[in-house]
This record gives sequence, structure tokens and C-alpha cells, in this order.
Amino acid sequence: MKQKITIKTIAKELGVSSSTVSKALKDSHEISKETKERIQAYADHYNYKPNHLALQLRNQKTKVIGVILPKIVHHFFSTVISGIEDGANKKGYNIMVCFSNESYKKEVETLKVLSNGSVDGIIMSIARETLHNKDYDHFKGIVSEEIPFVLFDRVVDEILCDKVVVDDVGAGYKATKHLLENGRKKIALITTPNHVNVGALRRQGYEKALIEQYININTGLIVEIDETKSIKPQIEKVFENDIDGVFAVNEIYAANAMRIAKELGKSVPNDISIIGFTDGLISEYSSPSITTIAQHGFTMGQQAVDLLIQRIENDAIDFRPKKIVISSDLKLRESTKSM
Amino acid sequence: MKQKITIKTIAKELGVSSSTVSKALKDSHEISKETKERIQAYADHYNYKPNHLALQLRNQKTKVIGVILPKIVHHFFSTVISGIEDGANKKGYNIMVCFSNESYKKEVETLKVLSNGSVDGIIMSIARETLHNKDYDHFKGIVSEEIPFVLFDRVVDEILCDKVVVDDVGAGYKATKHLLENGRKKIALITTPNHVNVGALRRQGYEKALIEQYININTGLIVEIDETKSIKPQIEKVFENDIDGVFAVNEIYAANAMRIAKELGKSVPNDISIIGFTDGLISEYSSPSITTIAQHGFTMGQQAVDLLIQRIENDAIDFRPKKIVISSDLKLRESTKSM
DNA sequence: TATGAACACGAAACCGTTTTCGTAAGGTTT
DNA sequence: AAACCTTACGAAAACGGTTTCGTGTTCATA
Repeated sequence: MKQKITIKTIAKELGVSSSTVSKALKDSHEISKETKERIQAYADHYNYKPNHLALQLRNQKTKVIGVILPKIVHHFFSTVISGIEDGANKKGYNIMVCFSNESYKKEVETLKVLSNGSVDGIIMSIARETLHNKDYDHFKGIVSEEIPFVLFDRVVDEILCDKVVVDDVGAGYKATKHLLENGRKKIALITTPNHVNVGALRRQGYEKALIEQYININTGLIVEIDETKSIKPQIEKVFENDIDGVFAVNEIYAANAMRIAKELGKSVPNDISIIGFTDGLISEYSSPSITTIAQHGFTMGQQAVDLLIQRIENDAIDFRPKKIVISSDLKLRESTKSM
Repeated sequence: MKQKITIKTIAKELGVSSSTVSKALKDSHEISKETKERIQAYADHYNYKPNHLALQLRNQKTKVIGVILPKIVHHFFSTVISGIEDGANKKGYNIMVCFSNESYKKEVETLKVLSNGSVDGIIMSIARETLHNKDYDHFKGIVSEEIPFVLFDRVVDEILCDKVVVDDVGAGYKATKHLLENGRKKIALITTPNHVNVGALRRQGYEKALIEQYININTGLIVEIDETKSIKPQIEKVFENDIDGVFAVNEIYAANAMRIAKELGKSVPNDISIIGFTDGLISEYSSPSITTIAQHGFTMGQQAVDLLIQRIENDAIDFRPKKIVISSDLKLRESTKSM
């Protein structure tokens, strides 16, 4: 890389002090018009750009927000990033993105790297493995050093920090209720293992909707997908019951369910209704298109970053952690057209 | 945020100089065993972490790679990011991700921000609007300042830098040839306007395959999608011709084509074969599943970042820009099952 | 003519770390 | 006893910028 021009070189070349150059470039009233013009012309000509590192060191802030995600090739998370970037940008921040790849070890490492001062604050969603281990010690340092920190979507109560979540219980309830209103009686739930808390919450909503209608919870209709194994056979199993509705907690599960239904010669939505979660492209473009719960990832990202920047910029803010709950909407499509 | 402990505070507390502390923490032989132990114990106890900004300023490197993408809620680009992050991480780098949102203006701004020294090098893919304007002046600064810079996928010859691309012509050829081998004669091409160079290249491959079979290029079968308008009607128009094959340059177009075919009562793949580009989730989960050209985005990201880090770390590297061409594969699925 | 602004600029400290170059104290050779 | 070598540490400069606090002119006012 070429040697960059600095304030010092400008000062030397023009025979003034670096303070003068600094002030001139900021158009300070302390500097005479002629000197300012000379310096600014020189800086322009040699394309002077202030060195960000020096500024960061002096100001003790980086204007960078760290983001740690379980994965990126994933519609919901990429939507959230998009929202974070949008919100950050509006306030003059950039984002540094890292991935835990759902691994506990990588999450710990990444968190350590980001908390060494390269970012002003961190937004993250917890890795699946970490949720499974229930090992949250690596967050203690973050909290005790009072690094601005916001968790979203996959959060846990044990960590005292700001949080942004969707109303998972309410969403699960809405989805299930919609199926019930469609006249469905035997509704399967395809969910994650219970340690993934969003899965557990959506399940609560599912159960609440059933109980309200005096329908017993049949655990035979509930599949907790083990992602280390092939997904499809696990879902196929629940189809052995004579189900007429499926509520899947993400769109991959929903798409798999639909495929299986078709293979079994069942018509969607005539014989069976299917509803997914996360409004991604699969749901939109499959045929029939799939009714889903729209999670508003973009909004979630924006809210998370707004919360974080408040913490960063207002030291005097209320100490108590805030929790923002984003409501989710039912997006009606073909897979649950009422008969 | 809590005040962090620095070398200076340690020095003051222990009544030694900061040079001694710095050396002691690095286990230098210059420092006596007792002093080292005292200092290290103190540092451990107060959880001392070196300030990254100070190190970056001193070393004149950030160990951060800037990435500028047109968008992120997009299967291919998110896959590439994933590859970049993976490759960067292995070499001890982090990535700072920005988006141009396909906008020329935002691209210019972002490029300016990233080239002020906050990153050691930049990887990017050009925004649609920029390609349309053909205005590449903002890259001149990057090139003349010799900032390590790699373009991928959406690249242009005018910019002298390292590049990583897929063999778009070859891929278009492969796709079209596959349709021809399936016995298709009237093959529609659904592509981007010509200024998006990858679209243009894939079209070349399409035309080459047809010409080889002595089939005239019928421009009536070629649709250049205007993304500012609704996509579906534009594709519907080409179905007015009695086509029996579709080659779409991305999976959204392919999915749209399939939906239209179904609505017209045509069976895929019996009456019409469809092939897409970018092996994303839509292709995999639609029914019938869609044959696509797999672009190997992950590999592409890795190669791009490897190239970049070579530039960053080897000043003495060959000056001439390198170009890596990644071969793409046909991923056979149901939408082109031979009859 | 003395007083005091107003103006235009420079010196120096500071952010946190590393690294080069002293140097004082003590020990070992001749 | 002179010459030299270790050992163990500190002072200072450097990275690039900002900011506070002088300070020497010049010019207007009392």
C-alpha cells in the first residue's frame, strides 16, 4: 500500500505546525483565510484523508458495532443484519459481522475478540450449542465491563442486558388458532428441541391455543427436530398419524412437511393446512405458497441497533435492561386457504 | 462503559515504568522473574486486555477486511460472505460488512469510508446502478492508493484489480446445452439487462449453445427483466411464445417461470423444462425442485479473501492483477428430468 | 502613550502501546 | 585496579490526530 499523506507531512511541506493544519482542515476561525486556503488546497490535491485509527484512539470510540450471528445463509438472520446495518448507518456507525456457526467455542472466541475494544457495542443472537449447554459464563465479562450489549431473538433471561425478541408465544398462538379456525383438529407441531428457547415459546403458544379449544395436547403430534440428523424422515413420522394441519417453527420444516404431504397424495390446503414461521423466499415461491408468521427481521435489527446506540451514547441511561417485544403477523397464503 | 485498565495504570500502581510493564507482559528476558510475576499477577487480577486501537495505530494494520455487497438478503451473497468470513478467520482477520443496496451513491460513500484506514483491504461486488451508469471513477482512488482490493462476481474490466468470477459464459452454455439435450427447441432466456455483466455473459453462453445446434437466436424469446417493475408480467409475456424450455439467470426468475407455467396448465418437466442459476433454497424446496447452476459462493468468498490477504501481506507480490475463475456445476433436479 | 482586545499561529500534552537506546549497579576478567 | 560484560530497568520517540494554552503581533481605544 502506498504511504498515505498525514497532517504532519502537510505541515512540514507548508512550513506550518500540525496544529495549524488540523485547525485549517476543520475551517477553524483561529486560522487566517489565506493559510486555510493554502492548506486545504494542498490537502485536496494530495487527497488527504484523516486516519481513522488515530481518531478512534483519541476519542476512545470506534463507531463500529459488532454483530455476532449463529449463521448468515439464513433468511431471517440476513434480514436482521440488513436492519442493523440500516439503523447503524443512519447514526454514522459501521458494522463488523462475525459468525458463531452455532458453535459454543466459536461464540466464546468471537465475543472475546470483539470485546477488546474494536467495537463500541455488540448485538448478538445465541448459538444453538450454547443454548444447549446452558453455559453463559462468557457473557459475564461483557456485562461486568459494561460493554453496551443487546441480544435478539435467541435470548436467555440469565444474561442481564437489553433484548429484542418477537412475541413467540403470541405468534405460536396465532398460527395454531388460525389452523383451528380453518377447521383443523389434528395439528402437528414441528419444532426444535426445547433448549432452543424460541422453539419452546412457540410451543407454548401452540399448546395454549389447543387448550382454549378443549383439545388435549397429544405429544405424538409434536416432533422436536434433531438437526444433526436428516430432517425429512423425522417429519415423515408424524404424518403416520392422520394429521390435518401442520405448524412448523421455520420455513424449512414447513417446506419439508409440504413435500411429504404431496408425496403421500394429500392436497394442500384441501386435505391438510400448513403454516410456517419466518417469511422467507421459500414460503413465497413454493407452490402452493405457504402461510407464515412474518417475523419482521428488518425491524428487529433496527430496534436492536437503536437500543444499542442509546446505550453507547447515553451513559446516564436507565440501568435496568430493556426488553423490546416485536409483534409478528400472520401472512396468509395458499397453504391455509379455508376450504 | 467501565474505564478499562491500561498499561499506564498498572505501571503507576506498581511503581514501575510502562515499558517495563509492556515487556513483562510479553515475558521479555529483560525483566527479572520477580517483577514479571508481580506485573502479570496484577494484570490477570484486573483482567487487563491490550487496547486494540492503540495496537492498530502503532502497527498500521487493523486485521480487518472490508466487504461491500449490493445486498445481503440474497442466498448467493450471503453464501459468499460466509466463505469470506471463514477464510478471513483462519488467517486471523475479521470482516466489516457494508451494503450498497444496489445504489451508486451509497457505494461511493461506503467505499470512501472503508478506504480511510479502517480496513486493510476490501472485497466487493458492484452495485447494479453503478454497472448501469458505467461510472467507475470512485475506484480510481482505491487503485492509485494501492489499497488491496478484490472484486468478485459483478466485476468490470475497466478496474485494474484482482478478481474472482464464475465462468458465466460456460455456465450459460452448460445450462442451455442441457436443455437442448433434453430435446427442447424453443428455449426462453430470462435475464437481466445487459449492463449487469454476469447477465450478459450468461447470455453469451446461451447463444453459443444455440448456434452450435444451428438454432437461430430468437430475440423474442429473450426477456431482460426490469427490476424496478413487477417481475411476473414481464415473464408471462415470453410464455406467449410456445416455449418448451426456460433458462433463468437466477432462482427468483426461475421460480416465477415455474409458477407461470403451472398457471398455464403446463407440466414441469413434461411440457417444459426449467433451469435456474444460484443454488438456493427456493430451487431445492420448490416442487418440482429446480435444476440449477451451482455457483459455489462459499468457495468464491474463500478464494477472494485468500487473494486479498496475499496482497495485504506480501508487498512484493506480482503487480499484475490476478483473475480467478471458479467453475460452476449443473445440479440436476426434477424440473429438467428427461422425458 | 499605555492598555487591551483581536488575530494567527505554535508548543505540548494526550489517547495506549511498542521498541530502541541508554545507563546504573553489580559481577567477572585480566 | 582497570576494563568489560550482564542484568534490570527507564526515558523517549513513534503511530496520527485534536485540543488547550500560551504568545507575539497588530490595531483600536482611553
